[in-house]
Amino acid sequence: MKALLKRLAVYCDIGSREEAVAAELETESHSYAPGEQMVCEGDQLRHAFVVERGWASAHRDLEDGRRQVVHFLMPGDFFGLQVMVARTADHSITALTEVEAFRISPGAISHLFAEPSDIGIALWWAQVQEESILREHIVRNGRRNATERVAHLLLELHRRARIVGHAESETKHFPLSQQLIADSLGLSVVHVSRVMTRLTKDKLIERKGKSLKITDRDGLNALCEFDTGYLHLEADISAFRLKRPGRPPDQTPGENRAGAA
Amino acid sequence: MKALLKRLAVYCDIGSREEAVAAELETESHSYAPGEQMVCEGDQLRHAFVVERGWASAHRDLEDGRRQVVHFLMPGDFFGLQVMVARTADHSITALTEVEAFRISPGAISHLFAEPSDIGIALWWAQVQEESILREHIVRNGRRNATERVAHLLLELHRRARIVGHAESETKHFPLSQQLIADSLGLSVVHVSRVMTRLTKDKLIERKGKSLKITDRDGLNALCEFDTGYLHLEADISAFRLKRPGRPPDQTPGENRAGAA
DNA sequence: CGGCCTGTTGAAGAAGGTCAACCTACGTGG
DNA sequence: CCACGTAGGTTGACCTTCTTCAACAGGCCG
Repeated sequence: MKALLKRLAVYCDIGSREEAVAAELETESHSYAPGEQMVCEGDQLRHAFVVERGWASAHRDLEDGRRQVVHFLMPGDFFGLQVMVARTADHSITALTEVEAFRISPGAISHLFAEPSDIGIALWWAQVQEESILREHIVRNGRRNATERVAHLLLELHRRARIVGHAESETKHFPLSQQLIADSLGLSVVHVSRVMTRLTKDKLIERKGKSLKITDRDGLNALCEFDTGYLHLEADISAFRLKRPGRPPDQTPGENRAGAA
Repeated sequence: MKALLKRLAVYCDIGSREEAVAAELETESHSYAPGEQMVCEGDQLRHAFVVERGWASAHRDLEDGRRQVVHFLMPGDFFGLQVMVARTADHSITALTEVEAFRISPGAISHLFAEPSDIGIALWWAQVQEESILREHIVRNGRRNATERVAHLLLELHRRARIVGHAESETKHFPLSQQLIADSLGLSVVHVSRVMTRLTKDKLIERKGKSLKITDRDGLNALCEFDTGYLHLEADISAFRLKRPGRPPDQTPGENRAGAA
């Protein structure tokens, strides 16, 4: 549960109570091989899960083979709060690297929300954040050109990776093939290749094997007006706090735009 | 609150308890003129709201004027569960017709989830459904061509309108300009016009003034493989029900594909 | 009446898609 | 150790889809 706690720590203080609650969730760890289908569209969902290690993609496939990636799951990300109300999966999840995940039963989830810990609120926040990421995905693919899309996606992934401490080295292991990027951005692989070689030649990024380094973040930012606002890195949970006093409000320092990221 | 209850009734039985809980929310009704900005990106959110009457669009605007509509709000739709954890709006909401909405305070929301009524679960379900609609939006715009996008959007809107009983006449008042459709589908107005003229000439739809009639649903379905699965019209809330026994499970009859819709 | 908003149509152009060849890195089996 | 196959990436040529620009038409409202 380390990844989840790390992520939640961004906006709320994790105390011993939260750690205890999180520890209870660690019951059933499961690991998936790269390429393995973790959830298949149409499946009956029996549990949600939290990713502890590795990357996965959420996607839908059309009859004729076209595929659209709707979301990338990284450590600390949650899948399937919907298991509480909707039993049938409306999209698939595929492991991109080796993935370790904790399965969480519906019962455990509703327990989480009843428990007096911040974890329940935290999950809500994670849900809000994910939805916001989906909206930004729509904006990116709908109103930006190919170069802007690639730049924006790379910045988002890098920023999200940093939250769970996976980009501190700047040169991070980057597990996405150009096919996946294309399927996320609604472009062809060929065009993604062209754009990325362009970005490389312009010294905005550097690629070696399976690693990707952002060498000129300001340059990328300038290309696509990246704004981290939608990631809601500063949450305000005072609405909930009112109910359970006795804690100081969080003081997460701000960070929003371009250079700051 | 009639619209909300009507919508929720699709998958859970509304009893007197639920009606009472919903009635409590009706405190502050507010009405907005067509074109009025209900929420502005960057605003500090003070309350969520439920749409009772009218249509609204959720959108983000880029610096250079490009606009992307990320969601259409219809009667019974909810905005701003995020108010519980994130105070700053990450997108704007604009009334498209005259809109009547009930404002809901964060306190009232958390109360809803504490109350022993189905309304809390219902909101959760609404949230899951909305997220699913966003995912489908990504798929539509990412991997479908212009004609498919238009057909798919029209079918979705029609289907959603029917849930709250606004499409029974088939010839419904359709408040979306081609500009809005374009901004939702990531296309230019001109191209939307061309596609819709084509669909009209092919007798798939009929347009008169501000009304739009789907004259050949099977034809439209065939164009875009529309599948209502993602709308989660059949919810399974047994996970929650376990906690509060004493009610028979719902028996919402199925309906999924093409001709059936 | 005139202005404005919405939609229509045509012509020209750009962005990105498709097809196909080729290249490298890697893993597997002989 | 090399031969081979496969997956991922690159590059060029050509073509399609959608965009842009521009002109015009109808409805609505002051």
